Amino acid sequence: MKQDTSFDWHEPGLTIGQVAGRSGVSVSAIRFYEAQGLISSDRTAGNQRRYHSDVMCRLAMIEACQRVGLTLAEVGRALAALPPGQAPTSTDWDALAERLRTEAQSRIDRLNQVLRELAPPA
Amino acid sequence: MKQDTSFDWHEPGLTIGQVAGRSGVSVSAIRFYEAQGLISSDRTAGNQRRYHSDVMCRLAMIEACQRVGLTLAEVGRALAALPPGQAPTSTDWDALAERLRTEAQSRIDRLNQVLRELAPPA
DNA sequence: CGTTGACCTCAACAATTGTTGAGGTTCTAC
DNA sequence: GTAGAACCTCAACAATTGTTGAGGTCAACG
Repeated sequence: MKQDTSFDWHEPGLTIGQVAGRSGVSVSAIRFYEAQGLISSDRTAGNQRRYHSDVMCRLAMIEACQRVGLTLAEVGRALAALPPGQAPTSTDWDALAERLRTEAQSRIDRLNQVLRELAPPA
Repeated sequence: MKQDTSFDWHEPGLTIGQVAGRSGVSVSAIRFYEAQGLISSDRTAGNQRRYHSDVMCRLAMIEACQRVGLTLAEVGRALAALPPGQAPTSTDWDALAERLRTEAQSRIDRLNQVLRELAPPA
């Protein structure tokens, strides 16, 4: 029987409040991101969310991406490249990071180009 | 549909439609930016807007800044450093460009830092 | 002049990115 | 076994960044 690489039943998972406390992202924003499909959670028997620790990476990335002008929809499309439901591997993260770095750099390059072309009228 | 490039730079005055056509920014967006104080115009006796050519630089900058995550309010504060009502000098533009470059770069640095710290959940 | 397209103002709507509150449930600690 | 904190859903509101439309004006060509 192949040992599937997921899920430790001994690990209770982080509550939404714990995630908010650790990440600095508000509870309402976390729920919103989840509704938009940027992050996901398991539910307890009582319907409460329980997060795995990769959510912390995702939240940090979401914030940083927003700061460089990506919309949540764009971040969502990028994150969709990550394997759903499973803990992303180092390789997964690296590929994603590379894409985001490239996108952000192209935006700043464009800004620099515009600023270089700036000249007083006449 | 009249005056092509008339020689008269004594009363320059681009119409809002001409500015939109040349810049690719919509008429409604131009009016909106003006209402927010990012750009300004003279008015004809009949209350129509007439723009000086520095508006083209401002519009290009606004778009590029937005792409790297600055809000209109932030762009507006930056532009406020430019002399109001007068054609900005080369020095004015340079100082502004430097500030915006610095801000944008700090954002991309932050993103890169986050991406570097990204790791699969242990 | 008169027509016509570009312009004006103002208000309503819309997408994005959340926050706040009401009303109800779950979890934990005593 | 119960009090209270933390959680749940859903809806309403809010700021930002515009677009669209109604109703009216301006200007240039013929």
